[in-house]
Amino acid sequence: MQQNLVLYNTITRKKEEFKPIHEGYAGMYVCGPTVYGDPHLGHARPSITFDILFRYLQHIGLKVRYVRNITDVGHLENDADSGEDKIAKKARLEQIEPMEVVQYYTDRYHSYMKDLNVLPPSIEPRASGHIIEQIEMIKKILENGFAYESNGSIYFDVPKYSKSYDYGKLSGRVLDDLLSNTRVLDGQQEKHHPADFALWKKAEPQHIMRWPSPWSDGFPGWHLECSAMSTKYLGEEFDIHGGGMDLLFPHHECEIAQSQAANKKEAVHYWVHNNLITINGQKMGKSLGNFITLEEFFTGNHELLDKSYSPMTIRFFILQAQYRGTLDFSNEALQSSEKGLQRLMTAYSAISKIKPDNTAETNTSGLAEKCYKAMNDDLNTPMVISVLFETAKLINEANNGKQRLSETNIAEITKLFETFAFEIMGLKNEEKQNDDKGKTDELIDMILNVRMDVKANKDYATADKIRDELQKMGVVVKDKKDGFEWEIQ
RNA sequence: GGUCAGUUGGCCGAGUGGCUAGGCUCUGGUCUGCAAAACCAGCUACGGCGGUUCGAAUCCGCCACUGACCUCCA
Repeated sequence: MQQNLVLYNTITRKKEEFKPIHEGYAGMYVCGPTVYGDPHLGHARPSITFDILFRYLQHIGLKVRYVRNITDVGHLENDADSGEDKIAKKARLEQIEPMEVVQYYTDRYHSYMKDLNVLPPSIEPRASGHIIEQIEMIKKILENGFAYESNGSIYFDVPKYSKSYDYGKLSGRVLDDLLSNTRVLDGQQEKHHPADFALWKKAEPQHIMRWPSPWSDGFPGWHLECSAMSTKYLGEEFDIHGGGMDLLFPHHECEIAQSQAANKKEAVHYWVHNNLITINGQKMGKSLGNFITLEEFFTGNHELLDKSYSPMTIRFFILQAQYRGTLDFSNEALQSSEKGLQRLMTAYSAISKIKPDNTAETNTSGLAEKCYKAMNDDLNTPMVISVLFETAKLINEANNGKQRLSETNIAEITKLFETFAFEIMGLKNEEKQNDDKGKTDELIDMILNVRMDVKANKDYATADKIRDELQKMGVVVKDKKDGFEWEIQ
């Protein structure tokens, strides 16, 4: 099936049809987490956004190599290059090895991603495992004359690069403006120009994360890992580079410059950036301290949360907004998502109850077309969801006798849910069950059967008591015409 | 200050120049011993002012406001 996917390319500021470099294949690199803290709602957005892209590219028949890095070195804590490595600082505070911190948070990140039904990437490289590649890249940049050594550190020569290439083309920045707007930072005297950035930084004696290099014992600059690892696993030119909008400058701008300076090629064909999640209209971010971790969402253990929210609620909430728009967090919005998702899932399970009527002339084939059209238009998941709701309505109407659906209709509807809700959008039915489920089911059924007998004798006091007690244990009873249904909340 | 987004009904969020996305809330109803759940129905919004057009939320201009980036951040 041929689908023409159109993606918004940040660098051209236009929607462009996606044409892979190698027909039938797609290479995608996405900036992953810096593992020095628990992932928060903001981290869930790019993970889910690019999970959708990953899933969709595969769905339309491409073989995808998806690389998402783990940043475990190189991000400096404070004022640019003189700052201390974030992970080193955290490690010192907690009196453990830096790699222990990295391992701990990496494991937790993986666990939360799994909860969110985010597929693991094809390759998940760590910066610390690619020091050699980064040193080699620095050498190439030095050879090509776009970097210089200063007191054991290597800096990228932005003014020189600007003479041959357009530094700032991704973020729309002009070098002269950068000059006038750059803060005076410690260690700035090592640089020839304020806009220059570190490729390799000599370690101060107190730094515990350090590696040998031709220039000094130190650590790689903050932007280099992505350039080095994307080149290694996807080649000097590849299809898609993704990440959050806040990485546009300086991170991605620097990546472009580094790759260009090292390989003399424009590395990335499509730049895709997800927008941020806001809280009270403001960015949810670490520096602002206004973030809520995924664990807090899942447990409800945060003062701003009215209740806990399941992973699928979070996923659905994120998918209800197009990835390039901001998305404002609120309890109301999340509860709305929770109910909406439940409604879709209820409708999906009600498909099996429809009695087929093969004289029906309802047209359901257009629904999938609408979904494909929406997905092809820069991953318009809110539109896909609205089609699913439309379908849910159809299902319910069929079960209420207001609509007739043929076997073909039912097959198409079933496939629609399976393809778009589950396969592409990665939603799943969250059933709270455990290993003893079978026994629990039997017990609850037994109790409720007793309640039916009591009700038949019009002993409503006892019937209500049973229902109330079950309710307290989290079992919601729903009386039906000829019996009952229940679910565990 | 520079760069870039955005401003849609009570809330969240799509959107094509003309055919009222969708969800949640709310109200009414079906069902029910009652209730809950489920389902059905109703609720016609597009920041302000101009302009283009037979017609604009959708195109253009101006203004106002909000946010992001310019320092680590998804």
